[in-house]
Amino acid sequence: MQDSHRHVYAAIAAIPRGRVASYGAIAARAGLPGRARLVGTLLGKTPPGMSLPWHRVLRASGHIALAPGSAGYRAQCRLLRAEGVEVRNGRVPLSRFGLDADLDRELWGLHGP
DNA sequence: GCTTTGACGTATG
DNA sequence: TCATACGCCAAAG
Repeated sequence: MQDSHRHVYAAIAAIPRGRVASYGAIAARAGLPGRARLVGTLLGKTPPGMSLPWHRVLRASGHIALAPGSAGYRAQCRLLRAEGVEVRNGRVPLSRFGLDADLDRELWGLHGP
């Protein structure tokens, strides 16, 4: 297991219940700015048995990244709604459920570089 | 090792 | 809002 992987998993695990974050935000928090794809790659190959709030990770647009109609897609919708996140047409209004810079700082202790 | 793939993001029209 | 183009780069084959 690489360090960078652990940082990514840690960043995902830190997303509070009822909120969501984008792949890019997770990558940045993991010290890998511009590598959103890596986050997706890792999530798709998450070791079985490892519990992560993977469903709280969305595209920057607020859309669910998985293929609409797929099993994973439906699971993600269900899990998000189960914790009070509004999902409409495969999309979550980030204006209300997304982590903004302030909350980011509060949660992850970011006080600047 | 080289090539392809991909749960992404930003810019542009 | 939708589409297309390009950058990104670790994994998988």
